[in-house]
Amino acid sequence: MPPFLPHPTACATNSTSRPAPPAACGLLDAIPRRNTKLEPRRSRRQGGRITTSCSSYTMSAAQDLIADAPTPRAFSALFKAASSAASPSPYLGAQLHAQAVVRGFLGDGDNTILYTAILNFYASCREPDLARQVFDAMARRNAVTWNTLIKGYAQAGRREEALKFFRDMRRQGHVAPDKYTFPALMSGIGREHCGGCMQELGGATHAQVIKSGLHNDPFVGASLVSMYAATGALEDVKLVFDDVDTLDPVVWSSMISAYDNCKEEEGALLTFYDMLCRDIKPRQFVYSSMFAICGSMSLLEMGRQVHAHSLKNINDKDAAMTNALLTMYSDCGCINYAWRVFNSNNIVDVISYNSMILALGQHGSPKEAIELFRQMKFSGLVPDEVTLLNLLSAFNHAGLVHEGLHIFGYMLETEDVKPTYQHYACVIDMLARSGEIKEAMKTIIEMPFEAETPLWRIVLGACSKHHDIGTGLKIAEMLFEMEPYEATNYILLGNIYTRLGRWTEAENIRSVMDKRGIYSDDAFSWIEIGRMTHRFGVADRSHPISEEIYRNLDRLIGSIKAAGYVPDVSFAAHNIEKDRREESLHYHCEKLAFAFGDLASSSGDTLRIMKNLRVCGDCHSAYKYFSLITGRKIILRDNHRFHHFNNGACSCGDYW
DNA sequence: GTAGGGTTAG
Repeated sequence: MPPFLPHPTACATNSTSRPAPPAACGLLDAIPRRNTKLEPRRSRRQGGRITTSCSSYTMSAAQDLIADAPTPRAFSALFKAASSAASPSPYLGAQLHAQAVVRGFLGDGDNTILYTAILNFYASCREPDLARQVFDAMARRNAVTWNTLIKGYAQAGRREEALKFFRDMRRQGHVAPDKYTFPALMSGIGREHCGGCMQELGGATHAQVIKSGLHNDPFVGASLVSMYAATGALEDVKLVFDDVDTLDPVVWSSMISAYDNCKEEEGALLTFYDMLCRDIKPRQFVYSSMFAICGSMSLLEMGRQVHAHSLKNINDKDAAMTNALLTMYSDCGCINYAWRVFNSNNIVDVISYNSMILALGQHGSPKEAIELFRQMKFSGLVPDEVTLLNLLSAFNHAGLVHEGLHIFGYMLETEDVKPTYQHYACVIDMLARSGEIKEAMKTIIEMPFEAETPLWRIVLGACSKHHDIGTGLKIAEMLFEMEPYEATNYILLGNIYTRLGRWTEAENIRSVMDKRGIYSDDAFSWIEIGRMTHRFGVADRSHPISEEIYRNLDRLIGSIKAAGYVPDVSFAAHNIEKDRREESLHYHCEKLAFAFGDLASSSGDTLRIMKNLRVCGDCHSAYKYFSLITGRKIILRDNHRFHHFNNGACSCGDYW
C-alpha cells in the first residue's frame, strides 16, 4: 500500500530571491529564539553557579552539589541524569565538566567511571567529537568506555567512524566486544542512510555476532532485526527473528517495526496478533508502532482496538506512545479524537505540539494551528525546525501565502531556526500552487540547494493548474531527461494538455508511455465499514454487491446533476474516447467507494474514505454535491491531505 | 543516586 501524507519534498533559495516579507501580522512575537534555550542561565542569588534547567533531578542534584561537599560519585550521577534529559545541553555539560576538573576529580587515581559518564553525556548530546576528546584524555578505558564512544558516533549518523572504533576496540584497546557493543554499533540504524558502510555492517557484523556467541541476546537480536530492516532485507530479518529468544518483547517490537519499514504493514499486524496469542505483553514501543501502522493504513477500527488494548496493559503513559496515538487518530480522519488525546496528555512535549500542528494543517485548520503554536510558546517550549515546517505546511494547505512568506522571511533573517531543504520546498510549493510560478522558479534557481525531481514535479503540477504551458514544457523536458521512466512526469504533462483541451497531444503522451513500457500507479479508494475494509479500483466490478453499488452510483449522479453538478471531462483519463469521457468519470474509484459507503451505512453517518493518489478534481466537485444531497459528512483522505465535506462545501475551500 | 544496550512519535 502506498505511503500517505508525506511531508512536502524540498529545496532552497538565498535571501535576495525571496519576495519581500509582508508587514508584521502579529506572528513575529511567536517565533522562537533558540539562543535562549542553549545558553545556561546564571543566577545572581547563587553566586553565578550552575542553575540551568535540564531535568528536575539534575536541578536538585546540582544544588546539592553546590551546598554539600561533592564527590566523584555525585558527579557521575549528575552526568547520568543530565544525559537522560529530552534534549541534553552541551553547555551544561561543559560547565559540569569544568567543575569536575577544578575539583581534581579527573586527575590521578581511578576515574574511569566518571570519565565514561562525561563521555556518555557528550555522546547523548550528539556531539561525538567532544566525546572523543574525553576518550583521548582517559588513562584507562574499558568495554563500557569503548561502547559508549561507538554509540556516540553511530547515533550521530557517523557510521564509518563508529565502525573504525569498533575495529580499534579489539586491535588497539585489546577489549573484546560484548553484548552492549553490537547494539551500540547498530544503534539509530533506521534513521539514516548508511551508504557504502552498510555492506560491512550487514553480513560481517552478523557474522561477528555469531562468532561472539551473542546471537541469542534479545538486544543484539533487536539490533540485527532493525539493521536488516533498514536495507529492506525482510528475509534476513525473519531469519534473525527465528534465531533469538522469541519471548522477549523487545525483539517482537523490532520485528513489528521491521515489517513497517519494509512496507509490509499486514505482516506487522499479524506479528502483533501472534504476540498476543503467545501471551507476550506488549510494551509502549509496540503500541507506538501499531498506532503508526493503523494510521498509515487508515484503519480506524483496528486502531481503536489497539488503543483499548493499550489502556488495559499500560499504566505509565509514555510521551512517544501518546503522540503516536494522536497521529493515528488524525491519520484516520478523526481530528476530534486527536484533540482529545492531546488535551488529556500529561506529558506534552515539542513533538506533541508538532504532531497536533501537523494534524491541524492536514485537516485544513490553519487558525487553530497558529493558535496552538502561540500556546506552545506560552508554555515555555521552544519550537524547532519541524514546528515551523508544520506551520508553513498548514499555511500552504490553506493557501495562506502571505502568512507563510512572513514566517519564512523571519527564518531567513534570524539565526533561530535556519530553513532546511524542506522549508524551501514547502514555500516553493506554496508559491507555485497559488499561481506565483515565476516567483517559485526564481526561488528554485537562486536557492542554495539543488532542486530534486519531486520539487520540480510540484511546480509542474502547478503549471497544469494555472495553465502555464511554456514553463510546464520546459520542466517536463528536464524531468524526462533526469527520470525517463517516472510515470508521474508523463501524467502531469498529459494533464496540462487535457486541461487545455488538447486531447491529441495528451493521447500522444499516453502512447509514448505505452511504447516505453511505463505504467503509472493504479488508483484505489477504500472505506472501512464495521470491521471490513472495502477497496475499489477504477471502474471496479469485483465487489460482491457491485451491481447494487453501480445502481446507487447512477442514482446519486442523477441527483447531484439535478442539484447543479456539472461533470468536468478535463479530469478524464487521456486515452478515453470523446463520447465516453463523461461516463468514465462516474466510475472513478472514490465515487464507487462513496456509493458503497452510502449503501452500507445508516443514513446520516459520517463516511471516511481513503485514496492512494490525489483526489480527482471532478470527484472533489461530486463529493461536495454528495454531502449536500445525502446530508452526510464525508472525510476524504488522499495522499496529500484531508478534505472534510459537509453541506455542499469542502474544508479545503477548493484550494488543494 | 558512581558509567554503557534495542524498538517508537514530527
